[in-house]
Amino acid sequence: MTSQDGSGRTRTVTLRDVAQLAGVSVATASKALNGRADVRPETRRRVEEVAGRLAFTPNTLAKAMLAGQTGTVGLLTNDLVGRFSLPILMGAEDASGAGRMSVFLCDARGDAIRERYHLRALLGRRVDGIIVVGSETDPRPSLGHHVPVPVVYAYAPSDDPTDASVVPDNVRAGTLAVEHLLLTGHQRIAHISGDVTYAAAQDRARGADAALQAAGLQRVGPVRFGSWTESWGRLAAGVVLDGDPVDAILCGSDQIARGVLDTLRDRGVDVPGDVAVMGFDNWEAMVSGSRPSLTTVDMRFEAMGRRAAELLFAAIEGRPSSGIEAIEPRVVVRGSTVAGA
Amino acid sequence: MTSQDGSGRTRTVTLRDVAQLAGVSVATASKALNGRADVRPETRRRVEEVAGRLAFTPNTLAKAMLAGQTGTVGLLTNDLVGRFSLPILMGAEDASGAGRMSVFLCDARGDAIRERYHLRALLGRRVDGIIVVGSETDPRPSLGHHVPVPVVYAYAPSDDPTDASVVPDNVRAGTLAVEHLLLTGHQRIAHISGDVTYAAAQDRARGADAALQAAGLQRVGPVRFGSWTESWGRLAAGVVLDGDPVDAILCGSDQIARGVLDTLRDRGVDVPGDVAVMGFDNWEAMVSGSRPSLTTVDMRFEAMGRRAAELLFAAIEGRPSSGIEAIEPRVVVRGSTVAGA
DNA sequence: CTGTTAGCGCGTTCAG
DNA sequence: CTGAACGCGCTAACAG
Repeated sequence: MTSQDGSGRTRTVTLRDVAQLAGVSVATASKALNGRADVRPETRRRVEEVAGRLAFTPNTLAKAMLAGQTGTVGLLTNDLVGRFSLPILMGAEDASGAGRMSVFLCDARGDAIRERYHLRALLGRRVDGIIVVGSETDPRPSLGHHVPVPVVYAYAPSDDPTDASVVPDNVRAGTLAVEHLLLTGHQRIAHISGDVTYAAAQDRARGADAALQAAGLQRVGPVRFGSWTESWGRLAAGVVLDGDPVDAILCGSDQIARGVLDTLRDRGVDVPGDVAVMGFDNWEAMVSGSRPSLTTVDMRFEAMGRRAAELLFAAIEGRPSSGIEAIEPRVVVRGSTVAGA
Repeated sequence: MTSQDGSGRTRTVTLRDVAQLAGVSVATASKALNGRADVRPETRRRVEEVAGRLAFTPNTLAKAMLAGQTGTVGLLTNDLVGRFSLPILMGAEDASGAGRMSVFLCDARGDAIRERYHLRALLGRRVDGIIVVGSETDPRPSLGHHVPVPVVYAYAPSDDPTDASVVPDNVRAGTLAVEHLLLTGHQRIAHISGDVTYAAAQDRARGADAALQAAGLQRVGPVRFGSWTESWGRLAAGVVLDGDPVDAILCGSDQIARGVLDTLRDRGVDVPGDVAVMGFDNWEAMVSGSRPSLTTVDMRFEAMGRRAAELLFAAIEGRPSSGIEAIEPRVVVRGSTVAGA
């Protein structure tokens, strides 16, 4: 892509260089390389040969200026360190990479100022669209409608219902979890969850209760909110075991479930024989390392990212959407609810 | 950034629009907005006012074409899903965001074809430099020297010593781990590690053995290579306990250490009273959830990413470097080697 | 102080 | 079939 000019400095190869060396005009070279008609086959071959020899790489920026489309999208995340952003990001990158879209990654770290700054940078680079990834499932402020390109919100929905958002369906996840527990013969179900201020915790609990109610049952004890940690799981499990008898414990996250499994093991409670355990998230490192391996609800973050990218591309192509779209979660059955699974 | 033209279509605001509305030429508008001298204060103010009102966002691409620098760097990763890429990516994003660099993210997933494809895309977009993140610490093939922009390799070094690479210092990490164990009064140290084919496993073992030797001691039993999983840790711990007595077990990763802790707990072995345990990686979810919390060696991936970005920026500015630079790891002391810590 | 001119690299008319 | 000319949005150099 570079060559030496007289001064010895390396300069990037341009279409003109190719044309010159092939003995044609830039226009002809352009047509030849873009596979357009109206070029004599032999001419085309010669141009292609020269382009290859010089390692000519067309300047996408120059093309973008003409076309008005840059073939880039911005990914504005607020929680790069978290477990949620990454799969979403992968899904988006995946959906984009399939075509010839490139992804600008920005981490605002939950700071509105930084977010604004990155937004300006993205718009300055004329991205064709933006995906905003939140750090919680609670609604977040919209970027507003004066943003000149389509925006899709993932994980955290926009607080403006006319924006397009893709979110995990935590209510449904709670329902699916309980339905699985019921189906595997458990009726006395306790619920240990995480931080009470998280919409995800509330939604899952609501979905779970709804499923219990539909079966004519009731949760054993209150939903025990605490924190999204193993130690809370260990602690709360003790409290649950000391209360009314249970045959299953639904946990707000895989981490909490790990803690619960620890306490059950310490107390000699057989899992899943005496008590079944379920988590949420399908966090590989957590579910596969536990004893027994952990049944969980996969929120399908990667599918969420892919879907967000799809909606964004559609909007870019003039087919915008609006409203909140929920991704259907999926139960992953392992040994903590079904012996030997 | 957009406005309505006659047809009702929205069009992006250009410098010309601003100039026109402010009643000056584009050149003057440009100078005014870029804070250059030779503009009457009042004129400048008027231009700024108009720019603000139209939400004018300068087209970075157009600037880049003139300047020959795009203010973008490519991040070519091969293991986005892994725990290593992300912190590196964060460090790089961090170091970049400080200035006005934007990051193109590409995931090649260890596929050479995809890597080549993404490389072309990045070069087409005229990135000023590229960071290549490997998925293992084993050397990887160089992109070669015909790439027209600086390249820095992170995590996995390039196999070409004239390239610039930043890697974790696994040998040193092994040494630091053993030194910590010795310092806390342990002398009979066994070593359980991960996949024998990983350079990281070999390097850590070598560093550990060197430290033992320096203290006139010897490892208890062979290095027990297996896999980077909790279940291997549980299994191997049993084997170790059934062999010669030990007062410390060094584990090749935090995950393995978690498994080891499980077995010790099952067997009623007190940690760290009877046997101390150490891991590598400082993986938050692993170390904080364990009982007791896990002493570990932090490889400082984020610092690695930051350093890689620094080297890249230096190279972009004409101060290239070459060779492999190792990041000094850091022991993080917790309860599994020092009671109550 | 301000406006005019000349490109940056490319694709796209439209004459030859 | 081929090539000259124009423009995308902006800045640097000069002319007024």
